[in-house]
Formats: sequence, structure tokens, C-alpha cells
Amino acid sequence: MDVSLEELDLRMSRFHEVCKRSGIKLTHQRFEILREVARTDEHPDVLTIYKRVRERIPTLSHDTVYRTLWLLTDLGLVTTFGSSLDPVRFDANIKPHHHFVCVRCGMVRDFYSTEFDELKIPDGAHALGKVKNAHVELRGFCSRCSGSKKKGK
Amino acid sequence: MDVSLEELDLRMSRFHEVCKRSGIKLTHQRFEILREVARTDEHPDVLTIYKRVRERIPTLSHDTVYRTLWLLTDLGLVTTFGSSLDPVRFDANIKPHHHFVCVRCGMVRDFYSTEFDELKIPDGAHALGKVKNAHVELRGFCSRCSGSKKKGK
DNA sequence: TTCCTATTTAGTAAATATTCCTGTTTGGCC
DNA sequence: GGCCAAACAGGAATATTTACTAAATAGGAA
Repeated sequence: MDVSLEELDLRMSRFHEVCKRSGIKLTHQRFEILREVARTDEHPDVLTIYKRVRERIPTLSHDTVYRTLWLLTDLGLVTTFGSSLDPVRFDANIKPHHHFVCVRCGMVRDFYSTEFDELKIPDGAHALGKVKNAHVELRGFCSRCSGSKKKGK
Repeated sequence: MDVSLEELDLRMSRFHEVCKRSGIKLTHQRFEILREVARTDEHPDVLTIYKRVRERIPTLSHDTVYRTLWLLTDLGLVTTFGSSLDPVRFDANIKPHHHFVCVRCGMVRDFYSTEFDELKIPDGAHALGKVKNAHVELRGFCSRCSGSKKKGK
């Protein structure tokens, strides 16, 4: 599931642009790491990226991969999926519901919406597999974090 | 953010019921662990649950908390949020899109839906904080996993 | 109440993911 | 080319979760 060459070029040139704009160095490592993430839509994890880029840069370190990916996230060039070292959380609410997640402090709150419960699954999704349920995740800043600047847990 | 007493009772009696039905022992530990998760909507993590229940059962072990929570998950009494030891995944697709996740093999695929992109955020959610974006996650079995029985990664 | 078995404990260890630390290298401005 | 702050490499450290053991405990059927 590789992306088209045009799309890949677009993503890489956006990187060039953003680096220049924010005064960040465009290193060989950064370029190759982004290219590895950007060239497919398979949402690779760190180890996969590490192993693949290492074939081209054998001295690449673990740390660099992590640092670079979080940097790219901060720059808005990539997004993340799944939690890092945050522990699993458990939810005993088995009624249909959805989540609001605070991107600063990690707070998760339930909310209800019959409209969201009854979303019509698009055909494009049905093509991917048997859909069991749909869940909406809203990301933003909770009322407590909206004011402050520091990242607190 | 405690749930109502009625709701808590409902959740606990559902546990009684399910235990009897599936021949699982209703132990003191299991009861207290579920009660701790079920009594609030704050989606606690394992350490939080462990510490709180330990005030009532000082001999409680780590292992039991993990075993019990995954058991409750299997029984359909709780759901999880955030990944356990699964690594973070990165996504270089910055166009609005949504995800299909295979609950068996973990595969994640993008899909597009302008309808989902334009969801109207309910008031109940606005009350929780400043919403930055909405993202729909579909869970199910991908076409490859729909046939087979074994859990493979 | 008695008994069988599932469950728990405690302690240790391992597997996995992520971050930290320190010395070395290098991109990009002059 | 030379310089310097930024970035990197390599390995150690930390955190979460799972696994394993043997011995003790307790649920629930008879």
C-alpha cells in the first residue's frame, strides 16, 4: 500500500519547507526516517522504521528514531496512533459512548451521542473488513488545560 | 465523576450474572477490582486500581490485577483504552481521514469520508473542553482475519 | 461441612517499549 | 574551509506488562 510518487514528493517537500521555516536542520537521518513513514499508509511502528532505515544508515540509533518522530509530530508532519508508555486504561461503561481525550494531560472522558452511535459506515470502510463497531474520538484541550501552558500528568 | 449508585449496582449485578453463567468464581479480589473500575468514569490505569484496591485488600498482587482486568475484558464487562505493550504507530497522512483497526491482527488502514470529516460535535462534548479534531475509529476483522481463527501478529 | 479445584500470593525474572546520558559528529552560516 | 550549536550514536536505565513457580486460600457443588 505505497502512496503515489506525487504524494510522497509532496510530503517530502513539505518537510523541506517546514525545516527552513522553523530553522531546524535537515539531516540525512531525519530525511530518511520521514521518507520511511511517508511512503506507505501502513502506520509503521518505531522498530519497523528503525530496521528499514538502518539498511541505508547502518549507524542509526534508536534514540534518533524516537526523537525524530516526536519532532515530526510536533511539526505537524505526522500523527500518532496508539499510546506510547502510557499504561492501558480500563472502562466499565458498556453502553455505547465516545471519548474526549485531552492531548495535554491525557484525561479521557465519556460522552454520549445517539447520532454518533448510528453513524453510517461508508463503503470504503466495508471493503477493508467486517466492521463491529464505530467509536468517535475527539482530541483537544480539557477545561483545566485550556488555560495553563505546562504539560502536567 | 462517580457514576450513580443505581448504575454501579447494575454493573456489579451484571458481573454476578456473568460469573454464574460462565462458571467463573466470584472472588473477593475480582469483585473489588471491578468495583474500583466501575464506580467512576475516569478510566483508571492498572497502578491506580492496584493502589486503591490494596487499601481494602493489602495482600493484593500485581499479577491478580492484570489477570482480573483482562478476564473482565474477555467477559465483555470492561473495555480498554490505549495500547498495552503495543508500540506507538506513526502516520504521515495529514489529510483528514479515519481508521479501520483489525482487533485480531492489529492492522490499521486509512479510509476517507467527508461525512465523518464534518461531524457536528455534540454540546455534551463541548462542555469537556476545546475540541481540536474528531476522528472515527472502526473496529472489526480485516478481510484476511475474517476467515482464520488464530490470533497472529 | 467437606472436598476439589480454580484462584491468589509473593517473589523473581523476562520481554518489550521508551527515554536518558555522555561523548562525538555534522549541517549550515560566516 | 572553520566554527558552533544542534543532532547523533551507543549503551545504560526505566517503565509496563507478562511469565513462572510453589505454596496457601477460598468458592461453590455435593
